[in-house]
Amino acid sequence: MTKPSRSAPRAVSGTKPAKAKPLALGDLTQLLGYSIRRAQLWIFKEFSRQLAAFEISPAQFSVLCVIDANPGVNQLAVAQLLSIERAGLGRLVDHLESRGLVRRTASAVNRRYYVLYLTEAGIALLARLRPAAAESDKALAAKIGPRAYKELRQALSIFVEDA
Amino acid sequence: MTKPSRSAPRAVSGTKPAKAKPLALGDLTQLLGYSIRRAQLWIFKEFSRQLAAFEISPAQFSVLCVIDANPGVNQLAVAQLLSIERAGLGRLVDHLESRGLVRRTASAVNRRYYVLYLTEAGIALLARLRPAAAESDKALAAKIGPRAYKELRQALSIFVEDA
DNA sequence: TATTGTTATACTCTATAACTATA
DNA sequence: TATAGTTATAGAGTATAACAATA
Repeated sequence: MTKPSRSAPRAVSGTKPAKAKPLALGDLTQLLGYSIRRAQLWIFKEFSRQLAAFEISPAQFSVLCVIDANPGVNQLAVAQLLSIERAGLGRLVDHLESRGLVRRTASAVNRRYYVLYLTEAGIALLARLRPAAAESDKALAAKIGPRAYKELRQALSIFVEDA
Repeated sequence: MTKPSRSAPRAVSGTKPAKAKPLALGDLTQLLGYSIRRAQLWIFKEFSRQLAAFEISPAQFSVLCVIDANPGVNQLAVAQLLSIERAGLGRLVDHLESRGLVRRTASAVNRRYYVLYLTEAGIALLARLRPAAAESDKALAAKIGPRAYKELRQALSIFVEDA
């Protein structure tokens, strides 16, 4: 596809966007799924802004949290808990290990297992990430209002509990 | 990184996952942002399941909806309305055009503009997509309950209105 | 000089299958 | 035979910059 050609036929619209022609989202406004999608994009942007200095993605943060809450957990369990493919999680842990945040140890009991711990550096970093993550969630609460925040927390908890 | 080696030192855990050691998400359960992320993943999966027969992604569906609601809209306006990069939207429209769902016409007024319309096939397909999309949103309503559904619709509408 | 759209590139995610080593 | 982890691969989405055509 190249640029619009001179042989343009009977097209009428596309004139001045400055005019009073507000665009409509159509059926999308009726779908909660679309609102949640847009909310999620906003949240990731806000999260990344808050944690930009640490170079930690939302997914990396979630893995650090789970290892912190379950010292000695194995990779597959983390992947299932977070609904991440185990192959993808392996690479994610690779990266965290190369940054010295996570320690991978072979299980003494079952040698198919890796056993994951946070390093001292990982624990220290997570201590700094936590308030930043809480800040980004506060920004979300400010955006939607405290009552809606509480309602949503309760309504959407089922998506993380049946993991 | 290879497999755990024989020289595994003093690792203790990672034994029998069948035992009663429920994994914890840690701080993640406190973050609404994480719940919304998980909810959004669930929704995309459900949407893809409902619309599998049509081979239409959520993003493609959203573009069809916007063109339908705004015949003669130009690409940049669609991109801004949906918060998609214009380069990415160009490829997306390429695909819809190659499937005969969207017609690209050069604007007679401003030749920098493309002017987008649904073709007859596009209109016909969208008529079949709409109930399927509504179905997937109903599945979401069933999952979280009708009251929460209404509350969320209102609380999250701000993310689509200030587009 | 600014704007619409395209192209190219790169990077991240995701999904899948095949492979190993262990059980 | 099944499981934990890795590797390789391909596809989608995203972000960026550079470019042509037009205003």
